[in-house]
Amino acid sequence: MEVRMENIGNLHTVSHSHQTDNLMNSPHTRQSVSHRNLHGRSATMVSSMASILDGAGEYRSEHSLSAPLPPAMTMSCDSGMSISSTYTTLSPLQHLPSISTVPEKFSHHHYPHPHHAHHHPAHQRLTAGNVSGSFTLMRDDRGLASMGNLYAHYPKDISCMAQPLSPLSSGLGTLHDAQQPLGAYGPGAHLSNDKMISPGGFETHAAMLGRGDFGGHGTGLMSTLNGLHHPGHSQLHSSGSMLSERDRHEAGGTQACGSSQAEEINTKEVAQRITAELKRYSIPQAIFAQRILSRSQGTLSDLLRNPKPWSKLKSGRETFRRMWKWLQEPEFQRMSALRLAGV
DNA sequence: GCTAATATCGAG
DNA sequence: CTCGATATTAGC
Repeated sequence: MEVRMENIGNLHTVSHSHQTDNLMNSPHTRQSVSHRNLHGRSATMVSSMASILDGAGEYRSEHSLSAPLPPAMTMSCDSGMSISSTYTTLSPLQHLPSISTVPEKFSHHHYPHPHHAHHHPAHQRLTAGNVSGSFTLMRDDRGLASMGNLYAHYPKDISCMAQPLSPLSSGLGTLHDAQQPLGAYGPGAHLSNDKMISPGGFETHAAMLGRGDFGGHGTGLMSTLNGLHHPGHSQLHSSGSMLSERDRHEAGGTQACGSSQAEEINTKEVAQRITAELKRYSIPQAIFAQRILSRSQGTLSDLLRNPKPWSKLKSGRETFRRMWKWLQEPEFQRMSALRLAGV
């Protein structure tokens, strides 16, 4: 286990140093911390991904997390499919004690999922400890501070914003959220070198940052961010998909708030996003199909190319829900999912 | 030329 | 719907 985690941790590690340290109690944690400086290792990422795919290690962040945490957290972690309903429900509950109570260290709201993201700092901390801390933390450093504020204001609304996909957004709307979101943060700031370096690689960090935090959801946010972004990154996305340009607007009408699954999924959009993500991380359809969807490569290919409208789907909805769910997961979680599925 | 990945398509 | 075989394509 450790090995894997370490890798992961390193990858994400952000340039800045701060809170992360505090959070992590676990031994591993430290390691990651030390490495954090390395941002630029897209390569690393890749390799790690690869290994994951292979199914080499086996730790599943999800489970571990779930145990300790409250229901809300659990669901997010579990990734099971049943969650969906829960999702919605939970959102409201989540705001517990929270942020105010906790000191900055804990408060990093890095959380990937918009839904729970904001609250329970305390838990996070736990999570980190129990699980693997390493990765969990990394993502938050990045821009979330600002986020915190936002969240505070909108306890539950956020969820809505967060959801990138909108059932409605027909087709392409959303695909790219992940991709360019963060450029905004400023490369120089934390990532300094890395990003530039990783042209071919993936903008892993970027992605992480983006989606992890608020990524492409909130329109307002996004726009702001976008404005900031600098030149260097453009390359990053190049590899993946370029649908982006127009997509960004999508946000305007996001409607589905708690849509984890109960709601309709815009199959077209999901298909495109999945396709883009697979490309980005060089994840073969066969692997994804098999591990995440429990389907064959041919099936996935067909679904991605010819997604049927949600309304016309019957049992096939389950498959799309899985894809959708996967899209919503944070980087490390996706990775682990890929890896453990194989196990 | 070989291999891996993806697309296509018939069958259950 | 999904599988599984096969054709096609892309990369080395």
